[in-house]
Parts: sequence; structure tokens; C-alpha cells
Amino acid sequence: METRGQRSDAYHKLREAIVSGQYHPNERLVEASIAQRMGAGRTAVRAALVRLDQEGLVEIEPNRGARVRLISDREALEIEEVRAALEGMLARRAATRVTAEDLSALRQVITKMRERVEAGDSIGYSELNATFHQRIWTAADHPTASHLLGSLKSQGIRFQYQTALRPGRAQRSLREHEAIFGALKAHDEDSAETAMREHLAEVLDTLRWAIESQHRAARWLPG
Amino acid sequence: METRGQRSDAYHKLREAIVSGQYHPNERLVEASIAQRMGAGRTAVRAALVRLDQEGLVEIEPNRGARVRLISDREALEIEEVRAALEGMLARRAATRVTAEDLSALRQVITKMRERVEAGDSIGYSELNATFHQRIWTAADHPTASHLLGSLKSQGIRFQYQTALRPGRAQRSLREHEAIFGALKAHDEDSAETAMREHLAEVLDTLRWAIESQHRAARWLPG
DNA sequence: ATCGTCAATAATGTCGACAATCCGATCGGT
DNA sequence: ACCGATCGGATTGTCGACATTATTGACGAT
Repeated sequence: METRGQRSDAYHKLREAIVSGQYHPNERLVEASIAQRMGAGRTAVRAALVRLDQEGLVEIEPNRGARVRLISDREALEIEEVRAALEGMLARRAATRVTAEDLSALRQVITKMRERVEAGDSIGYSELNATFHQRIWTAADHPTASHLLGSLKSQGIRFQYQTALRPGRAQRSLREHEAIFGALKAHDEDSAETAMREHLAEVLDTLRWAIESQHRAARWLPG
Repeated sequence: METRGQRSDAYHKLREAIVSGQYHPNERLVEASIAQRMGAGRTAVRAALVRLDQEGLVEIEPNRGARVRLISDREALEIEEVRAALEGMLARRAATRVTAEDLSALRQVITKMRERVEAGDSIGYSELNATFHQRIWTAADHPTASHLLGSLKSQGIRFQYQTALRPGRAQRSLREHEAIFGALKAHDEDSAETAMREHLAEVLDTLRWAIESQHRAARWLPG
């Protein structure tokens, strides 16, 4: 029965396409073409767009259609700030809840991170970074916050690798992660939260630097 | 020339109706009847429901329709935790950004709060409470966080007045607000954040108490 | 050449109809 | 009386058609 998996995942497909960069910021999202491209009806696509709009990934202007929402520099910084506040809280919670498996998984991630740093592989490092943080989310066992963080993350995706460009950042970042790990291992709530906050404060600074240096570059090569 | 203001505000209307308690948790939301009741087409109502689902106010089960989402006790506590983390950050930001008008507005609110406490008017106090916090949001000038807080608040609406039931709570709450105000007035970031965090930690405790005492009551009067 | 007007086109917004699905009730067998 | 199958009403899901609205480009007046 029904070989084709035509479900209501127009939403998931479209979301994935946007997050993975197949559609660029400000690019128009025409219902008909999307519908055709992913073999769904216009109705389903419309519903997906409404959801994505509510989620902040897409912007719908009445009678003018939908486009991929462009996250401004300022907004990216705000997102990072929110992330810091939320993850600080999660780190605190995680400190009293991490299981042995969590800790061993985290330790493994850190080991791989160290490899990546020594290999000078920034993007590999960034990905491990993401899994490290997400493991803490699950350890914290806090669906509400995790959900929000996931949503914010996909909005900030455009800035994901920007922070890795700063020279020497990876080494420092690695040390910060080790500090977080240590606090979690010791089940020390306060240290865990502060370590996480300090880490994300650094990230925030680095992001500010990246954005600033981007502006500087744009001024040299106008157009 | 359309005298009737039939716009796409099916969403706003429905949202307001849910938040204001016209529809109870778990109540079914039948597209046809809602459409009729608010003079919109089924299409618009459908779109509104999708948005509300994404927003967390409504739950759509495929082929089974939409109902007002019931926020569990656990979730209410999680929401309050997130709120604490976010508002702590906002208080810190506000400390360096409050204007003279902000401060005078806050002072006024506190004055009215004191009146309400002395009059024993818990619900009047709760409303002032909301305006106090929201004024801080605007002072913090942080759209991303404010937006999230607004959304969370409407989800937790069911528990809004629960915390006011605890004896003596209002007096303590008032003192906490005064502390926050003092820190903001002094433009002291650290104090502002800690004051806000301590305040919301108290609120969280009170909420735990309220939920617990509710359970206790339910055990005595089964059914 | 510049500006405004207007038509042609493309895309969105909305409606009605119908198919698919679910829920409850009725009915028959044991 | 109990249980499972079956039918009917109610509701959701989807499609196609059409009206509405923006956008583009051509045209003509100044």
C-alpha cells in the first residue's frame, strides 16, 4: 500500500531545506513551486509556511508571500544571549542529574574535540560542540527549555561557524568545555552554571568580534 | 467599502479567547463552529489553529482535530524556570538601560502594589505584578527574549493566580519587587539580576507549594 | 529622458465540494 | 448480558477553481 511516503512532512522537509541552507535568507518561497518540488499539495505547503513563520524561520507578508527570514546581526546576538541564560540553567540542573552514561558520553566527545583541535579541523570541532551541548540538554531533562533552544539554534544557523574563525578560539573553547565537564562530574550546581555561563559569554564575545570584523571587511570591498 | 472588519485576525481572536479562558483545557476546537462563531472561513480558522499549535496553546492530533492544550504541573514549573532564567538576564540588561521614565513608571507601580497589598486585593496585585515585569522587559530592549516570555506567559496563564493564595506571600513579594527596583535605580547589573532571580525562585517555590496543596486537596475530595 | 498610467502576469487568499477518517451507536451472535 | 462487527453521522484533510492583490513592463504625455 502507498509506496510513496507522502505524509504531512511538508513541514519537516521544508524546514530541513531552509536550515541546511538550500534556500537563502530573503529568498522567496513560492507555494506552487515548493509544492511541486516536494510532491505535496499547495495546502500542505501553506500550512508548513504558517508554522515556519510562527517559528521564526520564515516571514509571511500578507498578499506578498513568504520568504526565508533574514536574521539580523543584532538578533543573532540576542539569540546567543537567550541561549546563554537557558543553557546556564540547564547546566545547573544537569549537575544533579547526569548519569554515568552521560558523563562517559561527554568525556568521549571532549576527547574527539581535542583531536579536532590538534588537527586544526574547525568545522569538525563545531559539530562536536553541538553534540556536547545537546547531551547536556538531555541530561538536564527539561523539555520546555530544550525545545526552545532547538528552535533558536536553527534560527542562528547562519552564524554557526562564524565563531570558529577567530584564531586561538578552539583551544580556549576546549578548556571551557573541560571546565563544564569537571563541574558536572563533581555534581556541583553552582560551578556548572558559572562554567557554562562563562563559556557562552566567551562565545558571545567571539560572535561580536566576528560580526564586527565582517563589517570591517565589507567596508574594504564595497559592493 | 466592506463595513465588516473581516481580517485575518481569526488567529488573534481565537488566541484571546483561549488565553482569557473562554475555552477550557482539553476542550475540542471544531473548525466549523469556530469559523461560524467568529465569522471567518474554515480556511482562516485552520491556519490559526496551526499557528496556535506551533505556539503551544493548542494541540492538533492528525485526523482528530484540535483541542486546547493542557499544561501539566510539571510543564508549568518548567515554564517558570525558563522565565526565571530569561528575566534574570533581562533585569541585568535593564540595569544599564533604564530611563528616568522607566524608573518613575516602576515606582508608580510599586506604590499601587503596596495599596493592593494593604487592601488584601490579591488579584489586583497579580495584575500589577504583570505590568511591573513587563515594564522591565521593555526597558531591557530585548525583543527576542520578550517575545519568548510573552508566549510562555500565555501558556502558563492557568496558574497565574495560584501563587497569590499562599498566606503572607504578597508582602514578601512586594519586598522583592522593591529590591529589584532599588537595583535598577542604582544601575547595578549584578544586584538586579540576583534580585530578580531570587524573586523568581520564591515564585517558583510558591508555585510548587500551590500545586502540592492542590494535590493534597484532591486526595481528600476524590471525584 | 522622466514620470505616471495602464495592462499583463504571477502569486496569494478564500471558498465550496468531496474524500478519508474517526467515534459512537446499533445490531446480532454467543 | 456481553462482546465484536458494522453502519451512520460528524469532522478533518485535500484538491481545484476563482477572486484579489501585488509586480512587472510597455506605452504615451509632458
